[in-house]
Amino acid sequence: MDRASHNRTDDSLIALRRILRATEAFSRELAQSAGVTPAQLRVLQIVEQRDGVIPKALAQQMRVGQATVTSLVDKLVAQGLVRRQPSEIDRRQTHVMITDRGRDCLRQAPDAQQQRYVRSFQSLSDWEQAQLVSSLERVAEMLDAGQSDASTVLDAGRIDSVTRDD
Amino acid sequence: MDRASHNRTDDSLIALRRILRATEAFSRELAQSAGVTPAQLRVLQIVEQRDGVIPKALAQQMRVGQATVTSLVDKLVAQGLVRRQPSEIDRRQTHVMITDRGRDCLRQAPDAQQQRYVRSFQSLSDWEQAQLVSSLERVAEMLDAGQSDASTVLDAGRIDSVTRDD
DNA sequence: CCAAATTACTTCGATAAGCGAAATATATTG
DNA sequence: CAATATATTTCGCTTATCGAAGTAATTTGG
Repeated sequence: MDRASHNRTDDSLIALRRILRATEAFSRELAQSAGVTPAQLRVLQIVEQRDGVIPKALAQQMRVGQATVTSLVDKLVAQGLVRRQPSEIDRRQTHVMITDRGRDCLRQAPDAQQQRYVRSFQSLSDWEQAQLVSSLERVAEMLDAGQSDASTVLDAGRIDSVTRDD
Repeated sequence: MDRASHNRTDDSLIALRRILRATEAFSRELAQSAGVTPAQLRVLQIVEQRDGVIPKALAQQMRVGQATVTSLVDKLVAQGLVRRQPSEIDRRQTHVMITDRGRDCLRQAPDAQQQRYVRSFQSLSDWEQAQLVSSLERVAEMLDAGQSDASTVLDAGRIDSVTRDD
């Protein structure tokens, strides 16, 4: 009866796990090649898109505590990739701004595996790509339905700059 | 020209990130509800399937160093979820065996989000499921092609016990 | 306009995962 | 048997993350 659906559920979970593992590994490589750790890179990416973002927003978007953000930003500051600037309007707030070095760091980072993946992906036919994207989005929805809290604010944050070449 | 493929690549990466985040979150919930951390849970799952597995194999399968495995196993032992048994044949080796408590722990764990996902998945039509699985597998392949080292040995390790009910 | 409550952030102290190098014990080989 | 190789653990260190307490600034109620 649902023999088929049964196995397929497992199959999908297994594929998901493979994706997970690969992505984790990639995340590390990526970060390492950029001289920052994965978590730091995430911060850097967000800061690039939303320059001047405040720690609270970072924490919500990343779904971690503010204490965590503080320590991540500390490290990026130490490397000169971002800087803190106290807000003029509300001085409890701090804006985190990306520096030129930070931008450089991002521009050179997204290679390694991501490139490999991007190449594979782009070698697919048009309809295959469309198919894949729609499947992935579907799965993403199924997975994160029901934990729509902070993520609604911002969602996945661009990962471009990999495919930007024009 | 590749305007379309361009955006779709980004889209696929974004979806991937969503999947990642959701899975991480799920992993935590799951683990928490089981009283173990995600990494510990992974060990426990592997040990259940390959009872008596040796640390080296665990390390390869999980793609972490043996030192890491040692510390994870230490914690599981401390909670009485697995035990170590020195090998009779090669006394350099240690077999890690799951205990009854360990099994209980696993049996009660896989709920939370996974169930939510499973439900969604199973509510899809047959061809949709097939489509999804094939897409996921494709992406997984694209991602982990080129890092075929340890993973070949074992691949994703069953995640059943969620869908097993017959 | 001040005291109290709220808010934003940082500091502090913990825990967990992870690594690499050194240490230990046991095989295996020549 | 000595030398080498292997399996695991121990040790010291880094990062990520948390929660609680602390600090500074804003908002609110009187």
